[in-house]
Amino acid sequence: MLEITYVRQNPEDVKKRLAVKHFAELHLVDELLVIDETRRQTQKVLDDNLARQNAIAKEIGDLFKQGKKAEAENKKAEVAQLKEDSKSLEVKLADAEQDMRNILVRIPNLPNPQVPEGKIPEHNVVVKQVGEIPALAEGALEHWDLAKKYDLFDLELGVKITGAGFPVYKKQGAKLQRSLVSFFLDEAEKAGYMEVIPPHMVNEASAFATGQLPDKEGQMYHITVDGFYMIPTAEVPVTNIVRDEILEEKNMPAKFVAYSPCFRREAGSYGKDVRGLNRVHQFEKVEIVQIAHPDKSYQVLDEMIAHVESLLQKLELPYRILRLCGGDMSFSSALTYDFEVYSAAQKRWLEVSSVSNFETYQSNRLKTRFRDENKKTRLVHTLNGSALALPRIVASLLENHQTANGVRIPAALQPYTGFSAIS
RNA sequence: GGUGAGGUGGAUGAGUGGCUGAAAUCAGCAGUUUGCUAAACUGCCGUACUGGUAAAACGGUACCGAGGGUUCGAAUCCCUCCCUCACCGCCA
Repeated sequence: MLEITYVRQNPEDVKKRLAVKHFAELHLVDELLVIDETRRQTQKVLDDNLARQNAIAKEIGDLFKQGKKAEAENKKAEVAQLKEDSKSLEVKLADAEQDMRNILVRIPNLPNPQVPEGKIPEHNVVVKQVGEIPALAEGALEHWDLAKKYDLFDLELGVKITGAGFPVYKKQGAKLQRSLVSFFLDEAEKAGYMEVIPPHMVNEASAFATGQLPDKEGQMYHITVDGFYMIPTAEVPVTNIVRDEILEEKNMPAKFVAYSPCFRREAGSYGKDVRGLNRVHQFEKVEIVQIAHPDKSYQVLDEMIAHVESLLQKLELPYRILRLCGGDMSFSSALTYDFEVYSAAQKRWLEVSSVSNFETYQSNRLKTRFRDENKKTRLVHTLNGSALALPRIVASLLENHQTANGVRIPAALQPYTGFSAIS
């Protein structure tokens, strides 16, 4: 959520920046300000009213103690009307607060000034491209055919057990998953991240705090009997570690890394996008999260980008980094970089990571603050990124590194797999 | 699943109707003392909204798991819900 004080003080800036995101309901900003004004006025009147009531209650107490019963009884009548007024004021205030919240959750985060203009993925800016696009030999296979050839994963089997989009990894394919997870975790640990293994289901409060609810409700698997949600990313449980906390500045940035399976309903996807491992309902991901000082969060973002880059380089995959345009970035992000690897047999770029700075948009919901040098509480900045999501890495790894005799495993990964080639 | 206990500030933990936004202790912060460390002593030490201010100071309101109720007045009494812990059963 945006901070209401900022909106109140900078309404034109807010509108200007929301326009970059192609936010269609700019009128909400003005509505918000009107409601905020009502809210504050109502609160003032109500507070005064309650203050008066408190004062009278005190007087009555004193009068009773002095044995002045009749006077005390008189005062009681005076309170009755005040209480009556308070009731309606309380309703009015609660309504205003509810309305304000309802609007705030519909307004996306403000894009950082670096966010490029644009509406569609084609308008994203390629800031960097690294690595050679491999020229594959005649007869090179796409990863789903390689999987068949080497018996690495089985989608049909997953259909029997669960349904479409739940792969069963086998043999060297299974080992590869485990190796990648370990590799990513170890690299993150070297970069100073603290590993956590979070719950794979979260309660409603957690899902709300990171913004999955209400906007992405349909994308999560919902365990209705218990009111839990299967996590769509470790970002949700991990970021909630600091929910309702006030951090010490000396403990920042807090750096977390977590491996978890991710569960996504992916309603409405189809076609070549879902072929093979391109898009599945359950997948493995290592996620990095940082809780940073507002003045340093963009430095932190750069550091996270460098970390993700180093992973892709060690896996010897050609990649490019996109700075997402206003229209393509997520609701709650202020600045997002997507990482794509080239999948040489499919001849297309696949998104494998998304690294974002949310500034205070998440922390405002999370109520995660720190104490600044003046001992005042301020909202922290939250950032997260995949480092990395496995399926498309596997797809690209298989396709790019395939040879006539098998699939070469990059040197950095071999200590984990224990084999140098899939065959 | 059964039974019992309990949810109070960063922690422990007191508090059965007004003197309690909340004792005490510990931790933390500032200072005094001190060759250093330790110890001792003094003061400070919740959050949110809101008024006020250039910013502070300062003021108001709310919050003792959540929501309702009783009362002039609720952490304290009543109701509903949620959660946690312990023991038993079952399971890994």
